[in-house]
Amino acid sequence: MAREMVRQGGRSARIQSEVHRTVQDLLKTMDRGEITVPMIAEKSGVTPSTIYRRWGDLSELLADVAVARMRPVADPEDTGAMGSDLETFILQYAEEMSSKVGRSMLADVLGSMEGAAAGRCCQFTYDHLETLRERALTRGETGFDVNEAIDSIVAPIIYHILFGDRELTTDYCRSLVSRFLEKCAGA
Amino acid sequence: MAREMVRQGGRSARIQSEVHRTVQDLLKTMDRGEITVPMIAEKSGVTPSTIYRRWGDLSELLADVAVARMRPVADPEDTGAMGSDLETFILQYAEEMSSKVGRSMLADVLGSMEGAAAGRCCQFTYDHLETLRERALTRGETGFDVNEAIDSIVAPIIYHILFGDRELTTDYCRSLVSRFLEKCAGA
DNA sequence: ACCTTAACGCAAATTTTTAGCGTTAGCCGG
DNA sequence: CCGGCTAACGCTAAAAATTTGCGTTAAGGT
Repeated sequence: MAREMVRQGGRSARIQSEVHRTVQDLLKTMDRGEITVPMIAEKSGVTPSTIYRRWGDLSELLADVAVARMRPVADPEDTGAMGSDLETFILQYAEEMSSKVGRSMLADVLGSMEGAAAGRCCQFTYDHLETLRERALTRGETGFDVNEAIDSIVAPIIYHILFGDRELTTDYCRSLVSRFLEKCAGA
Repeated sequence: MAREMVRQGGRSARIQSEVHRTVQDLLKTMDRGEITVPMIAEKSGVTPSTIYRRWGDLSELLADVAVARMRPVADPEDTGAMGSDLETFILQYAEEMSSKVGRSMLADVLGSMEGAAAGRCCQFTYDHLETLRERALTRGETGFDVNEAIDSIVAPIIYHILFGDRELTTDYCRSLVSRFLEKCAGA
């Protein structure tokens, strides 16, 4: 009976969605460094203390919102072949992540040490790639190693976005994908 | 005369080093989330307002300290051959970055949007690799492409540290290096 | 319908951050 | 070596954010 009860319906859920929506609205208007908890509280009609008690601090709240935004709503597009599936997905991924909101989400997710926000978020990517792999196998294609795809394609993209050391062009992303596919075929 | 004068000697420099040293001391003792500006101010004997005026906010200060700590004091060790040079450097790099203080520094550096802290920090890595490359060429070895080394070796390591999705074993790092070297030889 | 208690709102207390203003001390030309 | 100029600092008060105590509301189970 007296188990740990995490309420998920009714008022609590409504407040969560109110706050999340407010944060997303604010992120469109202003820079992340200018957003404050009292500001979110007023716009969403929720008391500041509630936000502090529930999320701890601003960075945790932002990370929570970012993870929610990154959570995919659908499987990656099926283009009929593994190569084009992978390229389509990666190009869209790079596009989203390198955008202003994408970089903001990345920073928020990585900025929270508590609650494995980063872990959950990269799990989304893993799952998508796993979906592409299974789809390829179903078609009778050779498939690919998801972990190696992350190392060869995803990791460099994220690295350059985070450190801003290189321009992330479409051609570059495409070359990462094609070189990975060649390596798969060769092995 | 009335040029932008950024004073670098005397009092200003002393305060900077005092604050930096205090932050580093605090980071050994406590978690980053518990450190506050007033706390640093008291321990270092500097007024809070000075810290705020000079660094803006806590995350900028932490990023500044992190970059200073990451700044290498010496060139990577010369082991006599490119392969072992690269492996030695990468293993040490992975060791440092995956440690508690390393992850903390990464988070701090990536958490600051202003002043390209992230850029400067990844430049260190680039320079080290460039040093290894030139050293190899001097020896008469084939050398390697620094950008590709970052994509193939450094990026995956950083990715897994940041997202915590996989254990970063020595064997894994070694395999990244050896596969990169094989790829170089084959091309 | 009732009970238990997680989660909220309110408001006071505390802490952190900002801003005004006078003072100290680098750096420069003479 | 001697001022003059001003970047950078210290101090203090005001503003803003965060924490905390306590009463109230409303999920979820019996």
